[in-house]
Amino acid sequence: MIRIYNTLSQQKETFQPLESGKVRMYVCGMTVYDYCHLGHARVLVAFDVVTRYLRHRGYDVHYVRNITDIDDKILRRADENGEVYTDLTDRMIQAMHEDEARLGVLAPTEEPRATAHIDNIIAMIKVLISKDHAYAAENGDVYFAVNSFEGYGKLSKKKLEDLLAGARVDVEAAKRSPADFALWKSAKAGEVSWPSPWGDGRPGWHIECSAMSTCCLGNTFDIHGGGPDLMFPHHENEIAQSEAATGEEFARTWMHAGAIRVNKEKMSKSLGNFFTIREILESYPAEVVRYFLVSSHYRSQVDYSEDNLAEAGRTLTKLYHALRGLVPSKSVAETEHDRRFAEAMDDDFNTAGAIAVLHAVAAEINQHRRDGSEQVARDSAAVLVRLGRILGLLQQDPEAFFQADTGGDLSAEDIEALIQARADARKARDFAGADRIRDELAEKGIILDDSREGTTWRRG
RNA sequence: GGCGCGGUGGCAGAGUGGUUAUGCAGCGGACUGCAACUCCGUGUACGCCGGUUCGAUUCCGACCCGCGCCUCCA
Repeated sequence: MIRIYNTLSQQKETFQPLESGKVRMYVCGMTVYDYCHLGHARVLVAFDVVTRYLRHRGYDVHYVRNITDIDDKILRRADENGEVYTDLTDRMIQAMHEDEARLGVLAPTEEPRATAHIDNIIAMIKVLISKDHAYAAENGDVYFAVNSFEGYGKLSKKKLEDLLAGARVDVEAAKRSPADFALWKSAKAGEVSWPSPWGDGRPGWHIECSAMSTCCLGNTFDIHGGGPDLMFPHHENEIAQSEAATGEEFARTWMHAGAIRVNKEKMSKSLGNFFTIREILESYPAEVVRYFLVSSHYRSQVDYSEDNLAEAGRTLTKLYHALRGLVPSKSVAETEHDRRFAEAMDDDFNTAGAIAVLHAVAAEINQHRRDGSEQVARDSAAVLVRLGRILGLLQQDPEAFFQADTGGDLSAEDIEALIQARADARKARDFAGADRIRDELAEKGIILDDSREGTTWRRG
């Protein structure tokens, strides 16, 4: 029995998909005008883990994550760059796919693009107008009439009058109410546009998600996810549009990831303190970044700092050490560890609790190896790799993890040669000479591990 | 101002009405030529004040502090 925290009800609920054995999930993806940052990585990894676990539990997961490839920010950026906006979006989409792959994020089942769904968007707007939930204004824009939808605010727990009192909403003369939002934006001369019954223009931000999600998954689906700052207004507006248009319940469970902070300050575009994924991957192995993200609960706020990443690196290194030089058994029956792992994950995807199980398995492997029970250790190793896969961790060959080229000035061959020289010195009981070589390597970030079978090395 | 979330040992981070989270770091020991790795051992942790209870870090209430959203942002 899986329990998931639902933002709508503000509590954990037993997960019961609409159709037995199937899960339909939609997650708001990227607006592709810039490289993905750590906040995107968090959402990507969080829902990747959700997908992997649900599949592990036997569900057929239909995971849809959209790409917003038309929007004001995209047009502005393309204009600044002096390029056609599709060149910008093509480039950013490719970069996003590279970043995802490096972080071990599996591709979603479907990745619809807004520009490929203009017809659906227009159709939905037509329905909304016909049901008096939307109106075409004199300036050529079409707005959603917030007052026409009774449940407005049910996700973010906001009251319409409070929103209006806030008065930070754009005062746009053409709107009937300041809280109304654009479904269709009329194009200014020379802007990219699509023809519509209300004149040439482009879709508003929120409507594309309503159109794409219901198109790919049906009027009602199981899970809708996204970043923490999308809850309002984006998700609130999606609910209003979709339920007003279809007259049916939209997403049943709403999941929101926690925010990323940088040195105790919120990471955001406006503060300018954001790190792109590729920037971070210059300093840390991708799997370490993933481990860092997965080591705390997806809903909690995490603080990105050098100390925290370094600690994640040390911890992951320890897990890989347990696997080093060991060939996992082919197939191993379910163990108590699997049961405890599932127990943690069943409880709203408690990855921190699940990782504690990984450490227990690693300790068991090390104990068996010490006892010389190689076969039992191999069985445990199989369990560790099996559980790690559900979190998207520990799937590399340990040596590949330890020796990944991080741009140091020593090649693997150089290192092997020095290790041989040190072995010779040790054999001749020239320990001072041997230690000199080890120190020299240590200065370049190479750590040696001696064992009965010989010496292995890693980049530390 | 409105709405929401949170305060756990040196740090990171789960969880629970009464017996171990886990990891990193530290300390002691084993192993080692010495280290590293690993193993064994090691820490009167639950913001403050009341209440409920035989018993609360865990439930309830007040308070203090931090954070997020309310505007484009994952």
